[in-house]
Amino acid sequence: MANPFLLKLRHGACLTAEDEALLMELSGPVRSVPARSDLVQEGAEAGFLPLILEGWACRYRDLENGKRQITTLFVPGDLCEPFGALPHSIDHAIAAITPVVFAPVSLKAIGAAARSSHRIYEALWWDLLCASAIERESIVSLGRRSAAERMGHLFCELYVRLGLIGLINRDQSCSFPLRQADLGDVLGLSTVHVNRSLQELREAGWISLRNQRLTIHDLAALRDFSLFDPSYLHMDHSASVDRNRPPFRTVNFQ
Amino acid sequence: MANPFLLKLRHGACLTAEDEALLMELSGPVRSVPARSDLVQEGAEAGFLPLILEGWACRYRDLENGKRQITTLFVPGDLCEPFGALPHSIDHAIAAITPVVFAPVSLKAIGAAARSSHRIYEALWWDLLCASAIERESIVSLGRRSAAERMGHLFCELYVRLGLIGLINRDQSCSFPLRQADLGDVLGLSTVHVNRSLQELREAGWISLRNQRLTIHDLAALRDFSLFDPSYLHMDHSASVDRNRPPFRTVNFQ
DNA sequence: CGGCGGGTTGAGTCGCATCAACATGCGTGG
DNA sequence: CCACGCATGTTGATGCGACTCAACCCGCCG
Repeated sequence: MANPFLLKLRHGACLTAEDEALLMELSGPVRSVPARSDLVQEGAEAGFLPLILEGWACRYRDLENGKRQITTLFVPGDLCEPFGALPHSIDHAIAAITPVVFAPVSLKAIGAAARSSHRIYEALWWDLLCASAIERESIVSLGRRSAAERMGHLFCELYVRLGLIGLINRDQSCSFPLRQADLGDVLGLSTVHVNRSLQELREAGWISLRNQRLTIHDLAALRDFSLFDPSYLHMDHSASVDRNRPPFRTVNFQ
Repeated sequence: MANPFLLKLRHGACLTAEDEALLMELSGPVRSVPARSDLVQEGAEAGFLPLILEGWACRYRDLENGKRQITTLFVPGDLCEPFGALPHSIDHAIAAITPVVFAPVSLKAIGAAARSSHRIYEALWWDLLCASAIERESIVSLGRRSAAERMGHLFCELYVRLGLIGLINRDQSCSFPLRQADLGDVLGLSTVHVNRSLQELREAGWISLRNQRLTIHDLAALRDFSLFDPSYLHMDHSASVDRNRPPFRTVNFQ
């Protein structure tokens, strides 16, 4: 399978073959961790960021009152903790949701690559920008969207993100390994209410979710209902950089 | 008054006098905008970031259903939109809350300064790290804290941030220009409920808030109640860089 | 077979939203 | 100077959305 990191970055800048070769050399030897294990301690020594190649992971925080909130979801192609450039960022943890295959990427090497190619520099900033925009959008969701809207919005967002790296099937389905309890920790809801909101979306006929597989039957309806506006994902940035390249969109929002 | 940007960055790295001189040269001519105006369009042309010198601003998003969510609060010393390195980030807006005095900072110049001094590089990354951690922490608040806890948490956070730049009075008070409606947009609450949560904190004797001025009477109690753990702000990073420098803390959390 | 992880369902409660009224301070114009 | 409007804050009544607790179901695995 093609490297999901490259697949994603191609949407952020126009990389040459040399750029891509350079990016491929960044990762150290591939490593694996089991589901539900801690990625940061297990995998990443100081100065290295885990680049997810397969599986899903998340950044989360446990509160003293026993509650948990997942602040970021990582899918293949995502660089975990892009802000971990500094020591003792003990304020959060990163855990694997599924079994995860990742490559440690050296911060030094990233910096060198960015300096050697303007296009790589741009692609990496684009990635950072997107990651940050995604977190801000979840502030909006948690603050101002209802439970079902939040859920629909998350599904739309993941649909786009997975589409960028070719992880959406022909039948508009994708793997969705989150348990209902995890979904609750992402959306700030109780598991019971996750269950009920899911039924709402199912009964509307927009999605189905069974056996770790999510299918979106009516993306337009789901998008409208969830107030999902994909512009924060900046998917068409590469098109604006190179006008000769047709705007590549895995997902079509009409 | 000393430059709040420098005051803040001193907590993130050990800057030399030359570093500070270099940073001071970054800003273009100072500009002012009235309260409630749009900072991005009015002030910042492409390639320049507004650096707040006086006043408060915010990044917000309006939803189609008429609701609004403020995702970031900017106080003096904050570089607005540190991720705006790329074009057409139309996914959010930045507005002045009070009258704002700011200096446009050129992205190119920032990059050059970071390349010229390792300490500046580190300070800027520290700033970025903090800004990002603050946004993640508000995901946690919105997802898993009650209305009054969220409010207390925000007050604690601002108390620390304003302390870094010397904006906390001897009597533990600070300017607090947000209206209750704005507070609601930050905390994801209705104005009515903001009012009631505010009374809760007042009646507990922890704070008072009148005439745009917030006083914290019992920081420790407020911190415990709000589950506020200041480690995400990475205030003591400079101390870890230079062991000879005593860990400077404006606010003391025992 | 029993246990367990995950999902589903129902009943009761509470936090927060909504709507509406009223209070207060301030600037403006008659 | 007062009358008025407007912005902001406060209070009460009512309803709904989401939480909690508890039971029950199912498939899987030891």
